[in-house]
Amino acid sequence: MASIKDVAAAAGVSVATVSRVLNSHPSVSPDARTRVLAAVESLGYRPNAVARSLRTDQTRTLGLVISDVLNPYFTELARSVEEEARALGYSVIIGNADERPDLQDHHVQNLLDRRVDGLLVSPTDGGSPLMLAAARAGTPMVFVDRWIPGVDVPVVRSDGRAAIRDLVAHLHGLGHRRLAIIAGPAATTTGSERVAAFREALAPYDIALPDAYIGQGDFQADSGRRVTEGFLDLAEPPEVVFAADNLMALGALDAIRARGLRVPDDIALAAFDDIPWFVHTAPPVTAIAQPTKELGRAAVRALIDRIEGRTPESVTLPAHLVARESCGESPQPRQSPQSPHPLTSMERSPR
Amino acid sequence: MASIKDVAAAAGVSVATVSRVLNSHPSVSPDARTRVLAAVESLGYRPNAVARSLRTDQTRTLGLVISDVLNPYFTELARSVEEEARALGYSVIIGNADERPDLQDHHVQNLLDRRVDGLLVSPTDGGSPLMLAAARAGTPMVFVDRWIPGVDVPVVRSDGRAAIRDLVAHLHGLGHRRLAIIAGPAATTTGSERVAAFREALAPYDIALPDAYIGQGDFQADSGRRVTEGFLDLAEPPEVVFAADNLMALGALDAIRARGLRVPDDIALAAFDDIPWFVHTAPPVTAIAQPTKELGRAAVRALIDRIEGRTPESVTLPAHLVARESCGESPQPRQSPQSPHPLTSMERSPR
DNA sequence: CTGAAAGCGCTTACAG
DNA sequence: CTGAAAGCGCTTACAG
Repeated sequence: MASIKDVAAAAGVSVATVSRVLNSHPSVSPDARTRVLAAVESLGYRPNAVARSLRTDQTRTLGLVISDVLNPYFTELARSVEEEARALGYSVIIGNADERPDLQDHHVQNLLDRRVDGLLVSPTDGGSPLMLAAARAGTPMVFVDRWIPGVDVPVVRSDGRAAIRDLVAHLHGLGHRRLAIIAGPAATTTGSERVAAFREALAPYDIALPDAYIGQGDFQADSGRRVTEGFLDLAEPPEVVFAADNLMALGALDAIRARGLRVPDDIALAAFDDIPWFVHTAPPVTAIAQPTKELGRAAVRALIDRIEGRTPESVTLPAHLVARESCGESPQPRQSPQSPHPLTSMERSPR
Repeated sequence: MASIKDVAAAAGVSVATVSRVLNSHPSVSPDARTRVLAAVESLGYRPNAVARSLRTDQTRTLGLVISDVLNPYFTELARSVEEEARALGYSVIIGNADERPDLQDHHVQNLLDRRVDGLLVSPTDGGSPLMLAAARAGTPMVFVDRWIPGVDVPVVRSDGRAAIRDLVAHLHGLGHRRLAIIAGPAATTTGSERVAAFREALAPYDIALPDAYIGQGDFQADSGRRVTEGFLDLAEPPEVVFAADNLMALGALDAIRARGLRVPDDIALAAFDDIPWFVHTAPPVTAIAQPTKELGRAAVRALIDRIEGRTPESVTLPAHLVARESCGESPQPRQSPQSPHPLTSMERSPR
């Protein structure tokens, strides 16, 4: 593979001059520029990004550690992140934690070793020492979706509280009184917050959330399956199951179907995170939609602000309820399939 | 951030010795090793992967260029690739082409500039000059899922021919005679092969595949929507639509639902690529399942073989039909939700 | 077993 | 405008 030396030799200039034309440094004679460009062309030369990174101490790369690639929500987030990063001149390397703290740490370490310019992470737990150390050491970092309390890092996320209130009102209006939740890990913010918000939303209706109706999941499908089976085995099973993410909702559907039961007649189902397939399930699933694309964009902008020395603020965008048929009688006209994910307006809150 | 020099100073040895203990070189005295390890520990030192890569001319990184991250098939493939690569000591950087040749080239170039040790690609078109040049220049490369004819690069893919024959038999058995296909881009192998296999499978039944029943899609949801609308507008619409991937099947469902029609009564639907949601759609979708995990694993092994100087063979694994209810009366007992993706035995064919 | 030195491919003050 | 030189953080023959 041709190096800068080869180009310099072919163009009859020094490597310094080659480097200057490659970096559009102004002081290069038109003649030299022309000859360098010709040499670059004929040799098919491409600067070695590894060498450049070593020298400039920047990789123009962002690390993104997501909780689970198989979760369409994170997949959409990752796509949005890459898109925005590319537009701003950065590449992104994705690490999939698969909801495992050890795998998360593996990727954080790997990304740090590769000297990414900054880290976007949606933590799978309450805070690995490694990540805390990185944050303290000044590694540019931004949390997306989930965050770690007490760490001074901007957070870009969606607030589901209002949407969960809307969901509970919807459920109550349909006559449901025994409501259960499949929670994510308590060590994650989204895991504990969604339970808290659910409980708070139930209070005005004088509905309690007994322990038996809080199933401990891990945001993956298997746990949704397992927890739902437990609910169905109860002497008094819940009338509604609210899955704290779409994969656990998938697991719940599996469990319900395996027993030969039907949604919503035998048991109703709602989920956090809306995905295109929810329009086509039997029945269509009532879900809380996040402005995923916007979250990805905002997270990248915040991280790059941080990298480039500015001071980003945290961003919180609202989520909203999309009522379909999985909790009872069709409550609204059929959703247009063209816009299963209507974006809401954006809200910013100071960090 | 501490460098190897800091460690050497702290341990009272030369950087060469530090490097040796870091790379477990045998000739280091126990004493030196102990002191170096202590210094590494206390400084929280981590070798700079960028510098190491520059020096050793290897990054221990694989590039994976997939056609579309939003497609669960590719997402599952990517996960399997990363898993296997990690097990073999490699990292992977994913580039999402979003079915766009220009984006694909952007990522290939980016990955090459970063000096990945090898490239795994599922090409979105018939062959970008860039990729052909890279292959010719000797960049270790392996095609997954889709490939480019005439390029001497191993291919790891699934052969859907037999499964498509099974599908057609299934459809014919249910009484369907007017069969249409939503094809992928003709410039992709999976785009053209699936049409060819479908046509061949129809021949024994004396069923033709008229142009009006071949809709040109691009493997993304919108195109499935558009093509299906076209089919439904026909004077004689097809009785069955076979979508060449799961996203176009999603689009087809959108279009069918938007017209207030029902599957399979008004029109039947089948798809290439099985995904967990197909079990829960209304009705469950008959699909052709690929051994996705195995494909990812085999692709990584082939690429690493190539990188490490061995000579990998192409691998072709069989796909298989999973008949559900979207083409007519339930043809078999309900699938167990525990195993929506049963793996078939593995077949290897010489390259 | 150990260290001094060269060198990977770049960029960038510095001097001219 | 241009080039020689230093240096980024490593690894690895080479000599001892």
